[in-house]
Amino acid sequence: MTKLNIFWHRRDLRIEDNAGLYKALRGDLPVQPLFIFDENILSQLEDKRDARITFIHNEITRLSKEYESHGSSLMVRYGNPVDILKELLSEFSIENVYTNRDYEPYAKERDSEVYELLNASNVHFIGAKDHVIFDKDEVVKGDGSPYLVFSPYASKWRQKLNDFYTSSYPTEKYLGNLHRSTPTQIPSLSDLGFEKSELEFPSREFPKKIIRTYDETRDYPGKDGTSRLSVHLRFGTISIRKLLQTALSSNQTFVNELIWRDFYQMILFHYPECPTKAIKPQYDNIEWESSEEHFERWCKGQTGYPLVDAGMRELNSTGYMHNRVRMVVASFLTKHLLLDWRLGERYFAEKLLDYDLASNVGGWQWASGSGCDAAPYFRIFNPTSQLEKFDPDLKYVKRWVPEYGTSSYAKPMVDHKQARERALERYKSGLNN
DNA sequence: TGCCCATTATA
DNA sequence: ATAATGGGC
Repeated sequence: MTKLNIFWHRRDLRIEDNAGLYKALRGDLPVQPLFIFDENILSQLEDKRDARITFIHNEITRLSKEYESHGSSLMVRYGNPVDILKELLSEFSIENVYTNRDYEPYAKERDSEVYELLNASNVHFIGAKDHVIFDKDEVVKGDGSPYLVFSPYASKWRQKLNDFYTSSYPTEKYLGNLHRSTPTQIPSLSDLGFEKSELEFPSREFPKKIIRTYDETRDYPGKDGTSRLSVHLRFGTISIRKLLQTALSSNQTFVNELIWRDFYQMILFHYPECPTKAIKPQYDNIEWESSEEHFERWCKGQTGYPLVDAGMRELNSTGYMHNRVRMVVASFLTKHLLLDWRLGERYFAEKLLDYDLASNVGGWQWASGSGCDAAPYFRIFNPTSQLEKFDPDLKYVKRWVPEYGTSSYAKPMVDHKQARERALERYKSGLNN
């Protein structure tokens, strides 16, 4: 049997500038690429038209063709990764399995089981950093503990950055080391138990003009002022290093957003409990409301606050929401409605195409006040003045809430002033316990 | 990437 | 009358 190394793609669905793939290709055995549709993840998804599965399926099909054009093939399986790897160990003579690290709690758990399995067969399991610029303990305080405040983290991050960290891995030079294998079958969407989604996916091309003026346009949801690359960062269909190269030479505010992304990945790595527990523990003493009706009105975009409703409707119909509006709807849920941030986090998890556990939990804990470098509890967005500031010509609102301004538009479900006072009071008493 | 409101300045 | 400022939440 031919000896092989495996490269296992997970959230890095590209060949170009792929750190782990590069490492594998520099080894001394032919590299067989692998992707596994993870049954443990897929079985948790309720919507059979989940657009993310269509997205991944499209990208796997593209990636597979790309490997074929280099005389190799992408092996695609469906099941529990540990079981699949067990099967592969008996089918092939595998020396090493390479992959890119994933910092989510489920992924860490899965990978430690995989490690045990491979180790028992004397197969090395070799991880690489690909998803972020700095991971784990690369950017920490002087005493080795993780930063909890963004701005000192960001300044350390910038200090540490050099050409090495922004350089691309030239995988294209080593594609001759791919295993010469024949094309294999890709499971269809229906094999996976899903249907095709008709949602549109943003382009993976860097919108250079938008990135150049990002600091001026990013806050206006009515403008085409953000890169729309988040889904590609989530699934690794673009390289963070290439994007950072572009950002560094064109817009520092955009660079900052990439640092926020590293920051939240780092926080999730060090605080794996943060998806369900407040990072500032006293915030878990706040007594949340429990109105299902209120939650449902928020979900559907029927709160009677046009900017909130526009955001939720954009989310529901496109799988995307402008980030300024994410902050506004999150503030509204946690402050005006006093509903637990975890409800909002879970709803975003269902709906967002670019859903990423680390950034989403980070953002929700920030909005609720419980997180790192968070908005203090008394920072309560006024949804009306946010509208006046950031969508003054109502371009965004008119697009998503066409009935705004007519008698058929919902009356505000809560009074801003009263809701604000109630939130201040409730937060204060929770935090003093 | 906060809002509100009282106070003060300016006219 | 209205804008600027600053402290408190």
